[in-house]
Amino acid sequence: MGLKDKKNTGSESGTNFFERVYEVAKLIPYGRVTSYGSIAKYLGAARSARMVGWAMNACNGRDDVPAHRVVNRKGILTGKHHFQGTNLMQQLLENEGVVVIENQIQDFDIIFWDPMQEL
DNA sequence: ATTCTGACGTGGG
DNA sequence: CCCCACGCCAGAA
Repeated sequence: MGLKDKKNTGSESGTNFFERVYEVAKLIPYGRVTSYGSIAKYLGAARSARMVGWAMNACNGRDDVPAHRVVNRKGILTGKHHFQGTNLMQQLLENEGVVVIENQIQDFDIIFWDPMQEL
């Protein structure tokens, strides 16, 4: 049986991970937010919370991925610097009714959306 | 191959 | 609440 040239065929992990993150991000309801770790955990990569942020980095250019609804566990807009402009991320959130003060989301525990719990 | 960094999370003090 | 150190995985130089 010759199958040796392709190292993968049953387990794909890499590019798909990014798409996974996008899928979950798109599921985030309007006016709600979630954290990188929660998404990572939902995907089964709880230890790769950083990779979620990295995936968001690749989402730069995609308008179908609401990356502005994804913040860190403290509810701070850690990645606002990666958006266009200086406060674009905050603008988008406030546009949805999310109150943001000093890069800190107010009532974060209330508007928090956990994919593990909601899905 | 190695090294460093990064949109994070957790635990201890 | 704050600060510090470690782990973690993927990609770039």
